[in-house]
Amino acid sequence: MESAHRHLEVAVALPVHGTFTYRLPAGYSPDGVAARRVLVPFGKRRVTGYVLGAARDDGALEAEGREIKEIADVLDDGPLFPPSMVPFFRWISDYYHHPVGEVIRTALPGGLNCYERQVLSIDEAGGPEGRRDPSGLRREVLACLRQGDCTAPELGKRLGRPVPETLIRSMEACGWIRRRREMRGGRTRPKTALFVQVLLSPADDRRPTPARRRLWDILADTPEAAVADLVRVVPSARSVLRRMERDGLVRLASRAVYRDPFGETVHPDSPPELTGEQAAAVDAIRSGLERGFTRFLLTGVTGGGKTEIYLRAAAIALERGLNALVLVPEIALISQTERRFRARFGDRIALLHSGLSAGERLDQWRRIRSGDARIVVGARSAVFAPFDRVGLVVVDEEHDPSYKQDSGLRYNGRDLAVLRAQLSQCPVVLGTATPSVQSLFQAESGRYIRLSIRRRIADRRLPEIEIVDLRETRDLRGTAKYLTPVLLEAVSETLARQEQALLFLNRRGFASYPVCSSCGQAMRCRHCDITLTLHQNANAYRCHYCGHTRPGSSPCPACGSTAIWPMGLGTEKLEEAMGKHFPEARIARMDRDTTAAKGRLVGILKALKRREIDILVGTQMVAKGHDFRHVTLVGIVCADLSLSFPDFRAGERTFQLLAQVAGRAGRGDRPGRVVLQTFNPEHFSIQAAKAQDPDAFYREEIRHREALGYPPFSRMVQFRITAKDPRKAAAAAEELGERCRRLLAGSPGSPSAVRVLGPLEAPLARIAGHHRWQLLLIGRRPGLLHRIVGQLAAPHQAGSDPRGARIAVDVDPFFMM
DNA sequence: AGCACGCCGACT
DNA sequence: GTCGGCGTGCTC
Repeated sequence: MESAHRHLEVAVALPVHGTFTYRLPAGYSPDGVAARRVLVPFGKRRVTGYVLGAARDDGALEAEGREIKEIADVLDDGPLFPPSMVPFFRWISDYYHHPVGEVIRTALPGGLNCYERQVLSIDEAGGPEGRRDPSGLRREVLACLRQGDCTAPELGKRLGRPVPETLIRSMEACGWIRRRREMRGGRTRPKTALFVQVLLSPADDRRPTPARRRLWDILADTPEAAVADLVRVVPSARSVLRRMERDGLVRLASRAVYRDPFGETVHPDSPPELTGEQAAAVDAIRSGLERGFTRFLLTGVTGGGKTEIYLRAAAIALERGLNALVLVPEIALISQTERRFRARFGDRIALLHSGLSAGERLDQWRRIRSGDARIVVGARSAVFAPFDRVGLVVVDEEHDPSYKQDSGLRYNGRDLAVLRAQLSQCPVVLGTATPSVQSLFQAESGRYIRLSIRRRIADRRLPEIEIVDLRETRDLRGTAKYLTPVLLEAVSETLARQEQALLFLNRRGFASYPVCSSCGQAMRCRHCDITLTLHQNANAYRCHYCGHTRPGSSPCPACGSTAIWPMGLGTEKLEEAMGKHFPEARIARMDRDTTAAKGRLVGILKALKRREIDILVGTQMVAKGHDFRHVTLVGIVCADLSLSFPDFRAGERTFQLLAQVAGRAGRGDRPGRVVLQTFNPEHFSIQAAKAQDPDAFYREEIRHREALGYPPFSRMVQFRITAKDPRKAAAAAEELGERCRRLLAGSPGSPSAVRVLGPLEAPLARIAGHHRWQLLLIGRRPGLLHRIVGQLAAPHQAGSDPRGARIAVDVDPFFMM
């Protein structure tokens, strides 16, 4: 029985379902290796694995007569995450039908994974290169290897065609080439810096040169300093200090330091007095902290002071010796929330988001792991922060679609945040001005406690929203369709008052629908089923899905004419048109094109704050959380763009986007005005946005959802089938659909409980040369739905055949296109 | 993911 | 007849 304790459950970092049992080598204690990476023999090679804990099926494998292999190496000195997170990872793996090793790999900071690769080289001992002259491909392989060792795939790339494994093996057998295994990766290391430690005093210095004197001055009040900092004052510090070390005056030592992801410093703030509503919300969360797992939906008008509530709640959790997890949408990080938390909590904050380099990310991870950081502020992946004792989870802007990851492990950060709170038995606060239908439904049914903020700070009034019916100008030509008299008048009044205007248009580029003037064909992407967008600044047509680019001077592919009409309005054209109407105004644009370079987004926001911009034109980027004090006019140029999406959440997303954009107006002490232009003035999403009333939107929307059996009255799972060959995609989709229907027919009770839609060609039938099909499963009982999905997905988990079709599972899908 | 095994067409 | 292509299945 003694050996059974030394059997460990290991998840390998490969797309393989299930976990494996390995034996711990002598010299390690089973408890000591939990949550560390190990190198394990797996099939013919060795791979990275994660130790989940003691093996659960003790003895069963041996009873089967299976060999249990020994762990080859333990790769970490300490745990990468608290072992208490293992159930969290397992749950995610089950729910999203994703291998647990891949789940952990997704959770960990990148750059930690090792893998083994096989390097080929010429076998020098193999004698003369064949009595029979090597022919064809063999000769090419030898010539290539003579230039340097490489792996088989690299060899194929260099020769322009794949080199078959069998050929390599036969050449190996002939003694021409040799194969060796090499470990690669896992190279992101903690950063170290040189520190100087004062041992003696200036009086002991026998050679007080000028440089030394200055160093002594600096070191007078710090017993220890970073050499890099000293070099900035005394350029020769490095060599001078070395000599001082030889004289026994100081000691130089290398120490681990953290790379600093915080751009500028933030000055500490002091907590403001809470309004009555804020205090009530904080009290409710405090009592939640005593009760354990409690879910709060904090809804409140923009400018109502939700962030202050998060700050107070986090402070309470910290006082109790617990940690806090704060999730924010990706874009908001560079703005309010992160700065506010840093101002209040200083270096007890760690930051996790996509803007960090691999090294910075690893350092933040280590700070969380070590307990240096007690609060994590970050985007969706921060839900995996390696905290042991989570006392509070916050999801700001919980409705934001960026919480859903749409590749690899397709998880929803908001949902996992709630799960993490449940597993940690702590409160979770979902905050937003425009709650998701799902969260309001949970609040209605009593699972979430609703906390409402109805009044803005200092009783600032909500902006007035005026609807402009675009049908009245639809027959006008060009931009006149959208630059209505009401909008232009409003902008001109705003400029006259020296205030700022924000124009929102959810489409970037110059012309989104370039049409040939002689044959009437639209310019389409060669690889996708959508029209190209003309980007005038870049003088190029671009595909917004695959990135394909054509010169702006390209002729019509159908008839060769060079006269292309730039139809369709994008932010670039809007910016230009506004420039013509208001030649004196300073106009800027904020979209993915103008903010691609690092720092540009912050630059635009700062310019706006300093009032160096009069009119800002932008996409939904402008909707998110920024506080523009002098913006008193928001123009929503065309509210309908997101309404026509083939997605049951189109209405919800439209309402949220419009209400969020509208909330940008009048955040200072002047009242705001919003001009909302639409072709569907009567639509309830538009009407609810005008009224700034999420509950009114909800009441209408929930009726539709119930009638159609859509979430939250059911759960959805989408299978996405893609292949380069359109027939393969179709065939794989049909086959999957068949299997699905057979499975349902064969399991009692399920045919009626699970609806199958499709397989159908996706609304975007082709992206980047891949043909796309989808199969949608809708079930009222999550358990049953997931059992079916599990059976359906299992054979496809190990698989992306580049020639065949690929099947991806998306649980609770967000993007239905 | 890789690497084995196993089954069908074009060559020494 | 074998060499060499790629579909299926397994890895403690």
